[in-house]
Amino acid sequence: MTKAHIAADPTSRILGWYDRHHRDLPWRISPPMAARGERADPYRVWLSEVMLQQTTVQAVKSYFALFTAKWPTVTDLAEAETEEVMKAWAGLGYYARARNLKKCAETVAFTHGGRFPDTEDGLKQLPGVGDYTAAAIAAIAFDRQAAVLDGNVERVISRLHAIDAPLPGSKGMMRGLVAAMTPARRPGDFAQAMMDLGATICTPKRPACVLCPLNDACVAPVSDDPQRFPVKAAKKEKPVRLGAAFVATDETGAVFLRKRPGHGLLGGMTEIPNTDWTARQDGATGADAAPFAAAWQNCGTVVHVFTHFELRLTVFRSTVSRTAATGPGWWEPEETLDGEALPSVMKKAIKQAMPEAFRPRPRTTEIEKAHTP
DNA sequence: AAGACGTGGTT
DNA sequence: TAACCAAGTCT
Repeated sequence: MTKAHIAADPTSRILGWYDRHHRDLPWRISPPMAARGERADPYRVWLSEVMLQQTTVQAVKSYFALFTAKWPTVTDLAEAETEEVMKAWAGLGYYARARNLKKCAETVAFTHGGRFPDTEDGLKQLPGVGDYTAAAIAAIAFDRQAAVLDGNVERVISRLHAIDAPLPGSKGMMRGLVAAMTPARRPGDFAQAMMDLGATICTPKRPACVLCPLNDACVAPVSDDPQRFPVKAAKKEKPVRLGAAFVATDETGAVFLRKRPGHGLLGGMTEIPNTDWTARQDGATGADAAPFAAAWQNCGTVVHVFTHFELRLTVFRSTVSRTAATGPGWWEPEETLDGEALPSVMKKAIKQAMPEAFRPRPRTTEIEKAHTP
């Protein structure tokens, strides 16, 4: 048996490619260290995987640095105030992840003695940990031979086999194909290698097939256009929703804020008063929909695109006496606005009404500097 | 099982 | 610029 013949095994080729071309990321252990038996901290693997759900590596980096500095262990996170966690997560999106992150930390810290379950099934019981994340943690942190299937791997596998069946229906079949490739030795490196391959070589547009370690095993480039895969079900049209938002300031520039309900869109996050727009309902768009009477000035409209609808928000501003504000809420000084649990759409609306808000503060810590989403 | 659920970067 | 996309999960 020749060396070339051994190297033709796709799994070995991917691992060899990973040894040479792996990305260095803050939550990873490099292949040489992994070869010496070192493993990534399960807490850091879990935290990074949850942050990376539907989110780019670039966006995650500063949040990961902030979270691990503030809360070095899962018990630290479990003991944190929920509001502090939501503040730290603000801007990352998909806020149910943050709510589940906190619940999961509490479960691990208080009912599992501070240690993550070390099997796929055990991990999948945790809030916010689904098929992908359970497999990823099991493989990367605990050396389990788990089949890790994410968007990157779906792309690689669908091209490798030129799979015409559309996602998400073809997911089960793809998981079987990944399982067949996943080695007993280095399953974590294999999973990360497949994801790196999808992220850097087997990209959605213009894949670099000439540089791919699976080039001569891959069906797509010879029989087909690789960019055609993976085949996905057609997307639905995004409806436009309308609403109004109200920036009330006092004489000092403090802004009146409220807390959103704990579930649903932007659940658990902070907001300025606004009309009741949801995924299925327009809100009123005029000053007559304001939470309390004031001389509201129309500041124009901001457009914000959510996953399943586009929001056009008319923004109003008024300077009022604090006694004018009614209903639950509080006055937040302009200087500390930036540290609040404000989703991007709310920051955008506030900025529309008061461009002076969110200016860089003169005195910031190193961690806060690193954390500028 | 299909829809809810964010955001910012790239093409 | 409008469309598409990025390491999914929950209900």
